[in-house]
Amino acid sequence: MSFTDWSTGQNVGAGKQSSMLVSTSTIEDFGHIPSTEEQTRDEAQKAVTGRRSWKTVRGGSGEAVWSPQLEAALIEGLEKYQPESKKATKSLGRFPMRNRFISDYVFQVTGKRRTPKQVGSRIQQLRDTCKGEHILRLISRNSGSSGSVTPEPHCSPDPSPSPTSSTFPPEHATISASTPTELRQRIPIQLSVTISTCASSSSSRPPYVFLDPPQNIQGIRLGSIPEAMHLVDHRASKMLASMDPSVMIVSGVQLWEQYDIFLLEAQSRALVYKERCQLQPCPPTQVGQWIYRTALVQGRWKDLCCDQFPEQYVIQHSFVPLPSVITASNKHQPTYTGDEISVLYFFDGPVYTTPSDNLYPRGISYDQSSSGFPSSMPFYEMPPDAQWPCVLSASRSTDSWTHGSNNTNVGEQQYHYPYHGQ
DNA sequence: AGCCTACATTCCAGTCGA
DNA sequence: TCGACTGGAATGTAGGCT
Repeated sequence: MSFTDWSTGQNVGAGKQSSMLVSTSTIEDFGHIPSTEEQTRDEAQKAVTGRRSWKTVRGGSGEAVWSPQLEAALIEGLEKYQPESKKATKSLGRFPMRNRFISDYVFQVTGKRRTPKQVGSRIQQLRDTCKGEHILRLISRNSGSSGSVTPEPHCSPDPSPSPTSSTFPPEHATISASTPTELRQRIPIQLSVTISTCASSSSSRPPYVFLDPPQNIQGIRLGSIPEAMHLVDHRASKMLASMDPSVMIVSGVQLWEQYDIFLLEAQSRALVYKERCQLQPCPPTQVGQWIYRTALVQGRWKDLCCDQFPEQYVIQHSFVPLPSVITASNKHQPTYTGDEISVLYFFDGPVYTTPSDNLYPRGISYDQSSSGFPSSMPFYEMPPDAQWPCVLSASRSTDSWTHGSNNTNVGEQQYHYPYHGQ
């Protein structure tokens, strides 16, 4: 819902401000035992907002005034808010009807009413305490200067990116994760991946992208590609149409499960499309490793498949590492200190291949017979090390990881990605 | 006890429409 | 011109923490 949609809609009345007595609770007090996923989300939220505890609405419910869900809705509302008139925003530095818009947005999304005054109060608090640059930018942005393309979560596309956002690099959601031992760094790691159209593979696995700590730079590599791509006389898009457009991300640090996907013009790097997706966690094969499945670009994959020249586009994934908690068992492990990790997927020129649709299964269907995973969870075998790395270059030291007291810098790395079979 | 934190409340300056 | 309405800064409040 855009601000315009909302502002022209019916009855948005916030009503009288409710008086609300509060008490302070930690997240554990909310009346249920949070799942691992919820704990992860809460940790991420704490890292972003600086919040250490929640106040709860008094009256028996034990409900947090600004629970993670409500706060997520608030931030979404902030992202979606577009001032109708830029005059007030520019001259006053104010955002007309923003709090009310967010109030209604929160109500729409969560079913729970938070008054505009409460929204304003929370925004004020975020401004004071929040460490996340993305949120600070949303709070303090100039009208139309940023954030306008951020869509709904769960892979909801924004079909009309604003012209102001059509620059490269696009505005990333950044979280400043801080632990006592972390250094704050602002420049993201960037991996460049070429979706090679001339390599071959006989594997049936989805490709893997390794986000190993940069001191282990040689370990960053891409896996093989689904099999059954048949070399015939067609364009790349035909080949794309047969692929399961998913990638396995293997990371040495836990990632925030929300991540952004950008579709950019290869030459101008203008933003064509953006969506926010959820990483799908998969069982790791070793301690200290996180494996996720991602979509290459969900909302525009069909368009890419229909496009005669997919190589004119670049896909960018922006992952945000979670702040690592230093424990006795992991204190010697590397700790990511930057804001985000971006992976760029390039299509490597025109392709003249097409698959046989019935040779490559759509979606993921792998051998689960030898795994102990639940039946709903596909089995992902780790790829053999040998054939993968096709490192083209590694340059531009910009970011750092900490390993004890040692920092190792790393910059942009490029890899070839053999993206289809024979 | 004093400080910290998360939120509510109050106050003020600005816009807008009657 | 004036009152309704708004966002934002300042201030108040209550519970937790040290």
